[in-house]
Amino acid sequence: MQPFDNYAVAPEPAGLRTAYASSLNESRVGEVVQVCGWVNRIREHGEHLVFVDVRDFTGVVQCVVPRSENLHPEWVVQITGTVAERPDGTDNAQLASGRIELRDPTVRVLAEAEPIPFSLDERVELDEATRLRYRYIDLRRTRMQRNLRLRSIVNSAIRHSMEEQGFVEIETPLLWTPTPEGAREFLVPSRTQPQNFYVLPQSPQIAKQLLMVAGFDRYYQIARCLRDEDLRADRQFEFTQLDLEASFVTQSDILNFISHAIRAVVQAVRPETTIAIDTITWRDAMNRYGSDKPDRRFGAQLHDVTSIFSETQVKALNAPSVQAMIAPSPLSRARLDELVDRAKGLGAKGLLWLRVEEIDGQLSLNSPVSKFLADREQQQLVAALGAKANDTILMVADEWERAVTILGQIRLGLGRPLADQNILDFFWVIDFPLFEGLDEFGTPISAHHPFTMPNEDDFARLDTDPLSVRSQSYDLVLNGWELGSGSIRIHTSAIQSKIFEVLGIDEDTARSRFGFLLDAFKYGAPPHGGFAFGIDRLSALLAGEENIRELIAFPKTQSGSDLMTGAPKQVDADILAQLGLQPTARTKD
RNA sequence: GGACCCGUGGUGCAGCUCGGAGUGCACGCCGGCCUGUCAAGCCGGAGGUCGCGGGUUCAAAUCCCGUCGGGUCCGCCA
Repeated sequence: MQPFDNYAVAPEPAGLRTAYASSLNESRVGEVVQVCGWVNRIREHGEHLVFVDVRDFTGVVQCVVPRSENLHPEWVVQITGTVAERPDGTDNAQLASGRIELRDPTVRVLAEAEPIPFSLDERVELDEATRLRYRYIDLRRTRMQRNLRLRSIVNSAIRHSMEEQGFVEIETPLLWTPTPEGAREFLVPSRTQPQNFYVLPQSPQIAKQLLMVAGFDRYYQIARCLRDEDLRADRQFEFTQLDLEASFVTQSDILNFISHAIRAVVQAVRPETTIAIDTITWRDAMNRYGSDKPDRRFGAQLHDVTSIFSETQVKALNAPSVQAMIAPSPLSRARLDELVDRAKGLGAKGLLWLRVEEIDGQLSLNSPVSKFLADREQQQLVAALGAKANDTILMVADEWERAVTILGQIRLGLGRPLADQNILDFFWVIDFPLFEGLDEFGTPISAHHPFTMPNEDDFARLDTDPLSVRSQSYDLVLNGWELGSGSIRIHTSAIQSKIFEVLGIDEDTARSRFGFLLDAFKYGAPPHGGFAFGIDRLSALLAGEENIRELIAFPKTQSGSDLMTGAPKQVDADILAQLGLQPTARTKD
């Protein structure tokens, strides 16, 4: 096995070839070799000198062929030729095979090809719709070859790490039972039991907990998950997770398992990089960055300045919470107006901006509201933020979570373009709230899922102050993307019943939704917990891509279409009839 | 459900603000020339429903309305 650039690893040549393009170099001069691949480029210099570059997944090799050969780009060929050193001064340092070429070749055309619909040249930025329509051609490009091979190495490193740590790989069903909590599920009609449905699992969550009850102790799976929710740059209908669960462990053990796997992955694809995986609390993340998955590669942290404005004359600052930050880059007046609109679009009442100016050695604030700001407020604000001349201060006033979240979004929009692409900033976010808020009836809503174990120190507040209860759950974040999350699970029926009660899920409902899980827990459930992280996202960030579609061979568009196959498509009425289904007008939600 | 951006020969763009003949650039394709190129070079040629529909106008790629497709984001994603 020979490794090349772009994460390609060539096996021993076999079949129609005796060598790969990039494995040919001056050490093999004189050998007669057979290479196979696609005609990458043809350079004709007249009757006696024609260069043909043959491409395989390792790279290209130059062949000097007689002009009589009728060849075109992307034809599939087998070339038998003698490895020869190039004449002095004609080496190509950009190619692994750039010091040699194949001479006196025999060319066998294995398949002709029509002109391809777009260039494979890396420098041409293509419309994504065109790429997706001809994905099999797009995948020939170096970028996609590299990305998918990187992903393969990521998978491999994860498997090695899991096996090293004693995890057993077990597959769980793709045809599962509906679980009304959480993401919208894809339905699969049953033919043998008309009017009944399976669902495609949004994750193997419950299955893996049952494997703990079964005593497998440490389970993992590189699992496909399916969620019928709107797509984004970092979200497809189907995505792949490293899913794991372990018994008789605590939160810190789970974090160690995952950290081990993450380190193995980084070691495999970026051996020159060492990473630290530190930990911050959810509240800290929210206070400092206004996000539970902050991008910490740039500063511009948030500051709570509520107390400075407790007696302010500025009505806009009369709110439970006032948050401020220094913009990470200078902002024009037009840009500030845009930001105000954006903040309003995010639900803010407004966005206050103040420019720090230096007049006669004194810092003062220039802003639409400066004349309403007391000198004391101005001085304290400048001091609290450590503001300097020419800084722009941005402020949002509202209820705490809304204020930090909106300012956090503004921060991200301003700072992300400045972030260093080479940094890998992994960290854990811990101590999430168990509930993320109250529904319209005042009932708490699960932040993670209803099997998440509360923090034992907060148990007493489940009834009195449920929103303050922390959970034993944790997220892994990389460069501002949520890679994954996990938790310690509830394994006793007493606690589970208590949580269902707080969530307003009565016993009948619980039984109908999760009866099989609750039954299983009666027969001896070990304490257990687990985690899952998205391999599409991890691979994308390691590949320097901003979109997981670049790490997926055949992705869907934002509207859920496959532009190559045309899916989703209508099916014949008799197929629907077999399933006991009939078309009807869609009800809008 | 909502906001914004994009759609012009096979590909990538410009043209649109301020309406005047499908105008231009680069790549690719076809033909010719060319003995050391590697994004080869030079000469010539073919190739268009300006996404689609409607409107305004003497006249629409250009202005207006609608619609379809692609993208980014909000909602949504336990």
